[in-house]
Amino acid sequence: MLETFETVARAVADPVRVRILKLLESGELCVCQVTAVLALAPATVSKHLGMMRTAGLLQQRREGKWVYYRLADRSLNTYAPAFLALAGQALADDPTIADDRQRLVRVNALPLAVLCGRGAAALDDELAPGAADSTCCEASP
Amino acid sequence: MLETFETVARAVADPVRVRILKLLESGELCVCQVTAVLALAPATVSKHLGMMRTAGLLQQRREGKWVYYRLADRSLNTYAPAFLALAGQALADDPTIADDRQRLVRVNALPLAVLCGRGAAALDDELAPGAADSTCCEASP
DNA sequence: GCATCATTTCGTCAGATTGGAAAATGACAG
DNA sequence: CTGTCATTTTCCAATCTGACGAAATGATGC
Repeated sequence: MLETFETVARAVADPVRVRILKLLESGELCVCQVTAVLALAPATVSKHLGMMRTAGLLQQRREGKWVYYRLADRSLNTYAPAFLALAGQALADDPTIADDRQRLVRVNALPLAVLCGRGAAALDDELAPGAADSTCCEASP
Repeated sequence: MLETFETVARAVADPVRVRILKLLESGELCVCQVTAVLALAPATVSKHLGMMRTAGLLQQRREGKWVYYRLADRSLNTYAPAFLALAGQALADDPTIADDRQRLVRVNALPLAVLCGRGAAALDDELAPGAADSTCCEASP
């Protein structure tokens, strides 16, 4: 039981993973969307997501190549709901979280295909003047 | 704010520190009592206690040479109360916590002077057959 | 079946964390 | 003021963690 508790406690004891929790409060996200918002390497994001899923904080859904994560609404880890609730009540006014949410709005406006392989760069391109390929868009699945 | 949150989250993301939290649920304890129950080096316990106090989870009171810690009833860290409440609701049936509590009963039966300098050994002596100096006792402050 | 794309896993590096011994510090007794 | 005791701090070694690049894996399209 202590080990189970520690698994979740450790999962929230990192700023990147807490940012991911706060991002997912607005709903399910694709790995590439989380990667774009956080501006980290895909491998790094994937590792964090995996650890949070193992801890019972997240649930995963695969749709073709794309993998989606969302906050767990039921968990094998007894303590996950309590930690999710705590995190849900916290950091409402945090500037980093606010920035992330603004970036998420822009990321959500982009097709996944544009984000993948380019991550944050796609986001930067979207803002850059004269971003020629920003007219290229595909329907989100 | 995120940093403040992380400070507390990290403080509870270690099994030893969670055990300390659960021990202190029954009330204020002296450093040597915590050290005796946990069977760790005084330096180790002191470091954990210090980190938890910095995180806002504990409050400290000095009485002569003896230093007492208890759960914080008010904290400079906004998130400490929520984490304390969560930990308070958790691990009720955990065997490690149950063992700690049993050891605490025996530790509380011993004078502080017997515990200090001997820590867990004093506890072991108290159980050993023919423990000659177990009759030596002083009033707890 | 091959090429491509999205994601995960592995290996590496740098930094952080944990436990403990020893030294330092704070409080008290004489 | 000195010695003793309790606790904290410093230093060290070992382990863990987070970041990333590269390789591997899973899914899809042709």
